[in-house]
Amino acid sequence: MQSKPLAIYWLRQDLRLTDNPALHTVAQDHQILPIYILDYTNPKSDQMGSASRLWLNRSLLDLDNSLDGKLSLYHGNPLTILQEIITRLPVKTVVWNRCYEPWRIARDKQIKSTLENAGITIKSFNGSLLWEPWQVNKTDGSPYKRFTPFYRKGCLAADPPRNILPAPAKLELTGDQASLTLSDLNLTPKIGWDQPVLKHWVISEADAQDKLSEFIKQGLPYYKGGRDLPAKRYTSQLAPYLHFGQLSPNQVWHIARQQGDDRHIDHFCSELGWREFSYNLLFHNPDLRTQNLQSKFDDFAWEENTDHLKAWQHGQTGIPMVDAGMRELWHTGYMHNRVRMIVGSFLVKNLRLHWHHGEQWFWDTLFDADHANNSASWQWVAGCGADAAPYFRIFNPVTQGQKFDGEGHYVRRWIPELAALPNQYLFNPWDAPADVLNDAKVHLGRDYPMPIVDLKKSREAALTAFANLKAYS
DNA sequence: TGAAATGTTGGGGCG
DNA sequence: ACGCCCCAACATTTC
Repeated sequence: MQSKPLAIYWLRQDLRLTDNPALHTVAQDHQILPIYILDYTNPKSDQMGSASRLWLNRSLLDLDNSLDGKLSLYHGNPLTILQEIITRLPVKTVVWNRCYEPWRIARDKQIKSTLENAGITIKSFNGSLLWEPWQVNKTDGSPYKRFTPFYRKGCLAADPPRNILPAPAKLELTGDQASLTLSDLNLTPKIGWDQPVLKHWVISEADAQDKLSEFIKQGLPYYKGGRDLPAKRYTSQLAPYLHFGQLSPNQVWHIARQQGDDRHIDHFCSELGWREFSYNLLFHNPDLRTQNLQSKFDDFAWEENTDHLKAWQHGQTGIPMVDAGMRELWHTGYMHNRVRMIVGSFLVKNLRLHWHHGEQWFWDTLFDADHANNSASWQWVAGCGADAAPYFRIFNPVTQGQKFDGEGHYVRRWIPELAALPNQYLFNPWDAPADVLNDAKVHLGRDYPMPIVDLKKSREAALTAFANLKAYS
């Protein structure tokens, strides 16, 4: 029997078998060597954070199971590694699903041309975006700068997203003796943070599917209003799976659309649209992570205050809603979306610390840390993005708590030391009369910090500071 | 995908 | 019956 030609399937951020265009293409008539390369050629600033490495570790474990233990692992420069494999094995074809970080686009381009010159066939596919970032443009060819027209005129009016592909019925897989072991990749942290945080997640392609089904049933029908309630589970929590590709956005989009046509479904789909918008911004602004989209922010006098930054990172600001969010992040690798806006606004506006600090902390601690989404969202919060929150939009963490966590379940879950306070003072314990604090066994400054800034004063100071930017625009 | 200040309206108590 | 005040509820404006 004639054996099939050998193809390398290079896995990157598409760690799944279902709806996988690259895999689907070679599955039929190739023998496949599935490989993952931990790339250290990427810029220092874009190296994976601790949470991402942890997620990747689990993902590769799961994937190797799905691939009958045939996933081969490497560590180093992808071009060198691919070239080395090709000298040893009769590889004719290399396939992958595209990544969209600027440095990856440049890297892959170079790999493609180098290997093609060596007589290898290279095929790349879109496995992680609903629309290619270079295809969604205004009629004059320039990129959109605002989300709403981007989504309505750019995305919804374009061809609908590709339909999903089934997992290959049968794969002819092969391994590589030179493969490293998973522990060689050294992806788990030295500190003991990983075990507790992992208890909140099952990390596999199958679990991504379960999460999706659960959300479609339990969350989607209530999404529009429910998504604002951090104590409840009406958000999808799919972001980390989407980042690593245990799910494709196409799978999510189509199943949501199949549920019918109402404001909840539309709203959820538009959130996938925000993801597309972030990737579009990154594609057209490769320095999104470091450069303010609005350059008038370049000279802004950010505060420098290590104590404040540490208090924010560790959930010790004395503002319950902020601290609850930051503790949720530390303990679960996740933070509810509404609370992300609250803690972001607090860091950038009330503490007036540079948004880079927030971007970096989220990058290190969020399981869904994603170059495009993280950068675009922090620029949004800081007000320096293309379609950003206006400078005067400053969240009041007390009002936000009362509005969206009225029962106080979320704050009590993450700040048990305040649990006995009545709802009336749960979000602003510094306003509570002495006897109320006594009854709740709360001694501010001992059991829970006094606020590190005065919300009213810091808000006014921020308004003044940010309003001054206008003069230079 | 704000918040706070300011403005407007309308109902009810009361002289 | 009427005007006046108070105030809550809602709307508008401003940062």
